Amino acid sequence: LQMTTTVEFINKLRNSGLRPTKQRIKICEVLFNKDTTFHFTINDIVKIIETEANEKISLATVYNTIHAFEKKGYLKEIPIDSNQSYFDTNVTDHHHFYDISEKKLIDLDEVDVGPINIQKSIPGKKIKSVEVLVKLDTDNQ
Amino acid sequence: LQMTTTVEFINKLRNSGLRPTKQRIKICEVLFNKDTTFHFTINDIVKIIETEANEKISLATVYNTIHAFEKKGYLKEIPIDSNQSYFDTNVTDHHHFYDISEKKLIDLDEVDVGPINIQKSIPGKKIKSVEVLVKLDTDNQ
DNA sequence: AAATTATATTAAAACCATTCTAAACTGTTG
DNA sequence: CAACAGTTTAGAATGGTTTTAATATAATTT
Repeated sequence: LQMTTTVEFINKLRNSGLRPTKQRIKICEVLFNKDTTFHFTINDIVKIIETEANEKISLATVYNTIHAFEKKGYLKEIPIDSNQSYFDTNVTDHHHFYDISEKKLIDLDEVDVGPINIQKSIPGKKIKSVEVLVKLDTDNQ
Repeated sequence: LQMTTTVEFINKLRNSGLRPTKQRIKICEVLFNKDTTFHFTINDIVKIIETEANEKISLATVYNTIHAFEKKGYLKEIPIDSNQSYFDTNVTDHHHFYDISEKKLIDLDEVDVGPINIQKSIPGKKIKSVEVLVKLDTDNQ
């Protein structure tokens, strides 16, 4: 069970050039005080803070903070063609299932996909990431 | 130079259970009367019709038609984390490079990626699509 | 510790892609 | 041609995201 103290979050924020405000520390606790990584939307975070912690937080603050964390590399946005943005606390290279009907993301280990070797290259460009999105549909058979 | 006559579009539409209206034929001409496939947004199509053809078309009609074509398998939506939907007239199984700095999509043949076998399955769900997104960065070496 | 400055939070408004609505219109069929 | 079902349309509604500008808070200076 990974436990990070408030002091550690404060230091990490400060070292990243982000002022350790009450709201940012709260978001850190929601995002990083877990032993598993997970996927979320902005609204998920607002709900968790307002219901579980019973605290009020502005939607704009959550947007600002999540984007700041993404910029610093503490979060990743997951590309799905959906009307809302999905984020992942797992910032390592990995893949995803996307359940279309339930609108839910499921992690897909690199082992379950196998190695992918891109045989084409673009001059002057280097590969930054290779991500597989497997879309799932209800099996009506 | 691939040329498809209006009559052929009318037949294709009718065979797909879509009435060949003036608007749908126009959209067909914009999308499929080319010898190369391409990527586009809804707004791109509206602009092409209104500027190049100098005709008026309702935004809702373009949405309806593009979605109808997608449902019939004549178009594909491309998953990128963006605030708007990107579509592709290349409906064969293929993948994409995404040039981060230039915000541009480049086709990637299935041959250049190789076969991908997903070793994991979710009960009651079937795989609808497997898409690879390769993000490119400027090579500063 | 107070004053000052820079940065962050907030509610509300604005924004913008997309979807919905309901009335007018058009293609199809008998 | 009449009747029907499907389509287009402008404008309104929706919903996620961003902006605004006033207030609040953290950091820095005195």
